[in-house]
Amino acid sequence: MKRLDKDFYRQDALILAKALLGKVLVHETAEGTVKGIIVETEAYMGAMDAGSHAYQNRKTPRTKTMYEAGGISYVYLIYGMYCCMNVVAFEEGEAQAVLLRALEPIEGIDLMKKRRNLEKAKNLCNGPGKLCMAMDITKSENAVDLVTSSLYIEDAISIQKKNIIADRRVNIDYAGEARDYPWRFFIKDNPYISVKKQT
DNA sequence: CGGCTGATCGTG
DNA sequence: ACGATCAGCCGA
Repeated sequence: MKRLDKDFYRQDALILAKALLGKVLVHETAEGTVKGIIVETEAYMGAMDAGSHAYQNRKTPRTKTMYEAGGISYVYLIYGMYCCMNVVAFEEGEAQAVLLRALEPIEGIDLMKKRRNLEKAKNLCNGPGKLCMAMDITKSENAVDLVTSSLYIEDAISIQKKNIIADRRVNIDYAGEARDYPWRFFIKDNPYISVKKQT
């Protein structure tokens, strides 16, 4: 399968978040290659989004990568011990990104189990921190180019609109009315998503 | 099953 | 201080 190209990433994060569902995240490492189908995402819309690290155009060393042109990763440390991976969207200067929240593991599952110290396939990648552990995505994968590096996304199926559920994003209670925006997307009836229902 | 909590540290 | 989280523990 072919890698997604630059043009695919340079669209609005709300479009990209839905378009990424069904595509395959790949990380080639010395230990082996792991792959998972993207089944759950969240869009973060930059300056106008109170849930985003880039709210009100906040520019810091950490958020710098989000302002780059679409097609690179934005990986950051959360709660002092976990990593989350985003795909930077749209054009340079906009700080839009798509958080990858859950994968359906399809290759390198034994390696994922080893990294997660866990047997159950359903729980290997059903959360943003979990999928980073299983895929060995750390801060050294921050700002890497998804078109040229060993961390990338393969083209695959597109999910039909009727099979995409939109819901509130997870754990952004501080974000005022943005807390309720339906900017979390997941594949209907897929058993590998992180949270079944909000509200 | 659902709710609560401690872990742990870079960021601002 | 606190968080775009997780695992383990508790009680039902």
